[in-house]
Amino acid sequence: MNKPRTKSELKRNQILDAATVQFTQHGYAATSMDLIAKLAGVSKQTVYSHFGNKDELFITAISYKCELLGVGELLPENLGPVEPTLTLFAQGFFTMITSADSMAVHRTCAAESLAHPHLSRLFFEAGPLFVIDKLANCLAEYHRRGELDIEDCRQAAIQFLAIIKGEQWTRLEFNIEESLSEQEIKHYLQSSVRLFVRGYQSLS
Amino acid sequence: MNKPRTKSELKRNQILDAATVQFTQHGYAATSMDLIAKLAGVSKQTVYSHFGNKDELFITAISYKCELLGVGELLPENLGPVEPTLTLFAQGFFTMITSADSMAVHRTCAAESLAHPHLSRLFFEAGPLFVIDKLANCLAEYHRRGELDIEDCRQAAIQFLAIIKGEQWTRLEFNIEESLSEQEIKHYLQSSVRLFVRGYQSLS
DNA sequence: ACCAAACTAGACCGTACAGTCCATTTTTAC
DNA sequence: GTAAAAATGGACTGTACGGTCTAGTTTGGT
Repeated sequence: MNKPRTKSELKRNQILDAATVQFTQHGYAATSMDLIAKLAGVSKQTVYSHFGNKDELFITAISYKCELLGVGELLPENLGPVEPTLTLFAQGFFTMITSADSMAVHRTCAAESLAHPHLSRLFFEAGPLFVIDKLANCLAEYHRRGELDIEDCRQAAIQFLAIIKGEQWTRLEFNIEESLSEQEIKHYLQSSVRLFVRGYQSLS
Repeated sequence: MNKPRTKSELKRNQILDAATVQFTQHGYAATSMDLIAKLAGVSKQTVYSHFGNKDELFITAISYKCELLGVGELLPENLGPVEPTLTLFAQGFFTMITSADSMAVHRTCAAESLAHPHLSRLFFEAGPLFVIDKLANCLAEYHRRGELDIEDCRQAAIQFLAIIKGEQWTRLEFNIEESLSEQEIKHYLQSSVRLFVRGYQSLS
């Protein structure tokens, strides 16, 4: 959130903050405009003058959050040796997608994907699609170098990312109490990178 | 649904049917008890005498649906050669998890996982966990035969299933208009099985 | 200092919905 | 056939919420 130069903008930001938290935490239906106004320390009318209605506020809030979550620099500019590089990436990616924030937004977008397809598409493009492309490029580079033998890099990227999500992510999605230990996760990620590299290694 | 011997049981089933459809189709919050009663061709009071309140009806309906969706016989008793067998399984599994019904239940359970953790656990166990175990056993058999070299079969099963879900499933989850073509999907599944088999092939 | 724009508190409207009540009718069981 | 159990429908309660309105107050630019 940058530069609230006027008090009005400040309030706008407060509203957006409160809305983002509520919507991602409790979903669309379970979040009331009254509560948002209260939490933002602002009158209800102010909420409505900044954002015309609940839908608009919802879309603005989630879009904003999607931006914030934008996958940062998960892949280095200069790629090192395959396995360690992919392992590092896998760990970063996994940490990101299993973060509380990321899970909350994902959950909300998926839940509202029927009522707000525009929104879920937004998330889909800013998240999955974006990282797929990024990884695909990286894999293409390894292919060029002859370190991996990949026919369809985009497909391979999808496969890689899907494996990394694995079971733990699903556990979080379903809010299952018991999650895997740090140890198990690390082991899983390593094993997964190995599987991927072996599956696509150059036969030469 | 079996043997509605009495008219009362019949009504109960009608209610359950209507509830299941509504809850999976529109989620918990967006489904009203009045509508369920109407669709079931039954008075509201009858709904409440069969199921004490909305929550109870919800849980009963979704549990029932989970049962119905229980992964059937996706894996043959007598395992054939690795790659064709896994390919066939992959196709069956993919078809199942991307079915409208399965998606609807998944969506609803995930959306309600915070408010109804008991329910999402139910789905998680009847679905993902169940099929993971089944596939793990199958992979163990291949390992025993020396056709695959798998250290941790459960992990490998998770990896396999995760890959198969891939991108298309996520597209459906987010209700993205454009989905992959039949052709692309088939190609993806084949490529994925190949990746898996190569990644775990015996080196002997 | 002044004026327009923005904010405030809170009342208010309409609607939707979970859940209850009740007087009447239908179904089931003996 | 009869009495208890279950179902009906529709009225009703209470509540929550999205959204509007109003009358008065604060803020910000000039």
